[in-house]
Amino acid sequence: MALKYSRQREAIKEFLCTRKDHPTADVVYANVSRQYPNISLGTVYRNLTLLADMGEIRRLHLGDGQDHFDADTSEHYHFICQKCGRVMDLQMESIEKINDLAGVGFDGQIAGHITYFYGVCGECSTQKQQ
Amino acid sequence: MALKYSRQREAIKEFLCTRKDHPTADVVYANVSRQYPNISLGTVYRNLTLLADMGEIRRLHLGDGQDHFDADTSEHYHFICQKCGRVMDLQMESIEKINDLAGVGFDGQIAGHITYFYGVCGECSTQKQQ
DNA sequence: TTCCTTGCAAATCGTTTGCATAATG
DNA sequence: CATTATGCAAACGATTTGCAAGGAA
Repeated sequence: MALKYSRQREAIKEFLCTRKDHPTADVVYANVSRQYPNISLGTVYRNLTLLADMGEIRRLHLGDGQDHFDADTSEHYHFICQKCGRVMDLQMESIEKINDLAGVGFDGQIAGHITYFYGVCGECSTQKQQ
Repeated sequence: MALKYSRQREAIKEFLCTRKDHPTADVVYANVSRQYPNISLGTVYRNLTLLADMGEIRRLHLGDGQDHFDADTSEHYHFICQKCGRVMDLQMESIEKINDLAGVGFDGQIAGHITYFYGVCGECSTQKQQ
């Protein structure tokens, strides 16, 4: 169960840190493949899962069928553009208090929430529709 | 493109209306199978998708790998118990205003949000741990 | 040398789809 | 009769896993 160093895991983590667009596993694979042409998709998945379990990265279930990964583990929210599919970070004040609102009259413990916002991003909304 | 009646679709919708625990497709299948032993899983999926597209039911992506379905299409929030996996409704005041908070300083249009809460449900938290 | 990690391929799991047949309008 | 819906099985896409070989401690 002790963790051993692996250059592949290192490269995956490093790649994720360079990106703020929350790539999917296959995007990670495509990019890390340039540095390690023999790396396998299985290894990418294994390490993404490992890193997420260790809390070094965050795994996002956005409901689009693929998981997205984010090297930024600080508390923040995401926005998904319904036109281009882009996933972007939001800088917004904390909405932690919605946990309390959810707890009112609820017979159980609210530990947290998952929230993401959707709509049309700035770039897409200034585009002429084709 | 015109919709024709189907007893299977009717049964699926009716079954969903009797449940407030947000069943998955295979649970729907297992139950409707009792009434229509020959119904196929494909038909269940097709009709769940159809009903969701028509807005008669709601499809929930909760990040647990399976989609859940809810006949209650009114605006409300869900709670997922991290111990037993149960999905329950929350009666809480609207938190629509988080859309505005998200929009502050954001260069795009926030159309809405998806939020669900997690924690330990009342039943699980009063249970002695095994 | 121990045991974690890899690459590869096969397996899983949830969901979708093609097709010939059955049911609806 | 025209067309939609069904059952069945095969296809799919994302992710996981078994295994023998490679690499780190």
